[in-house]
Amino acid sequence: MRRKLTQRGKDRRRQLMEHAAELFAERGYHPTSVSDIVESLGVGKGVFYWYFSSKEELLAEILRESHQDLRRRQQQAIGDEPNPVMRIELGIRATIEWFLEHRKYFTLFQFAASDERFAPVLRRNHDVAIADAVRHIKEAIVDGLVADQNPEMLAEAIVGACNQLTRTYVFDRHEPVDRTTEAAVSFCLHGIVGK
Amino acid sequence: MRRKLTQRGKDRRRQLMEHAAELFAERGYHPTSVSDIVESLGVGKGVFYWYFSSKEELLAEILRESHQDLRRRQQQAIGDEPNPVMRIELGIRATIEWFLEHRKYFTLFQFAASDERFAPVLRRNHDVAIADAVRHIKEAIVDGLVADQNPEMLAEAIVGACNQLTRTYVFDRHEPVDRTTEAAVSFCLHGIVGK
DNA sequence: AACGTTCTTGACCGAATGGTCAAGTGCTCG
DNA sequence: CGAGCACTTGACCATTCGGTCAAGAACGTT
Repeated sequence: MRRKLTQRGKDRRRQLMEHAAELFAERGYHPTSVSDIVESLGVGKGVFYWYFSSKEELLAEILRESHQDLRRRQQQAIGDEPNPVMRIELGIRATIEWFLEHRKYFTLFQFAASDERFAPVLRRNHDVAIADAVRHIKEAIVDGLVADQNPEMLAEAIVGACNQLTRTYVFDRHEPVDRTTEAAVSFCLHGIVGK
Repeated sequence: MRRKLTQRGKDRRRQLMEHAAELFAERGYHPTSVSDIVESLGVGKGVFYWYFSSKEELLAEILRESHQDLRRRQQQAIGDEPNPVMRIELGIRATIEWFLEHRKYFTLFQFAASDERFAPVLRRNHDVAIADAVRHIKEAIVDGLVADQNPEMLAEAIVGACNQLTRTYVFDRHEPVDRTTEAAVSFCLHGIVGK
């Protein structure tokens, strides 16, 4: 990898990342070789090692950038909504929608979570996501909208429930996203509000 | 792999599976070679291929058998409890406890979910688990204990929330399991009951 | 003790794989 | 035009991997 990238270089980099992400998601990280990536793109192997110092670094980079993108989407969806519970709902909806449009990253996050080498990156992403949710939950507790429980645990539970519903209905069974989203929102809001 | 196994053979087979599961969980499936497995056990490579026809078959077998074990534990914990909501709670508690005692399988399930080759086995395991939970949820709905929503979706949400809480607090942060379990139970029961 | 079966050995194989590099191409700007 | 940097090529390399197999050890049965 070199420092100075022209526009052409930046485009190639993006192209490599997007394409690699698709292959990784389809066949898995380890079974997808660097040769697979460059060959299906019709370029030489040297191109890969011009932009990335290793296959490992490539995936780490993909994980970082895609999570940034998801977060941007969440913040955009939340806007300046004043009600913290509503902000959580909007966040949930935005997340499910984003994964629907970027299916490949779902599998990727999942694989990375099972590999020690990517744990640091993934953990950082996860911490950021939880911290975001915790901020809203704390505010909701202060406002008396949500049961006074450990906000971090509530945040983790929300993330877990949404991910599972998304995986099963949106990816495995290809059912319409609407009902899944409604179920996720309903379950999570009742779960945090606590009768 | 051959058919007739003596007691000695069965023991070897178990030993291989347990040991491989540990290595897979520690270093990952692909980075752990068949040579790694047999060498750290002090046996020749032929031993492995006497009991398993391939590395892939080994992991599939591990996934199947460990899930059976988890299920046995759940059923044992539930016993003949008459209240369906209570059965769900007991199931949640048993699951978290089981994963605490069998940490290695948590990572393994996660990896397998990201690899197409193991999708069939994992999907089957998952379907069984959801069907189990759905039975209790349906009964709870009939009894008027739980909101009349899609029982499968509620089951998925429960599984997701529990897995996430278990992963974060029990595995990543090594916090005491009690508070995590209580949070999971509370969140899930409120989530399904629906205010 | 002898015989068939179960189990074990470890050298060996072909087929990748991640990564390197000397050589060359094409773009940009003075 | 030509110098210099950004980019590309693809043969090559050391290594490792999953899997085979002929040979033999250990066991159980009679």
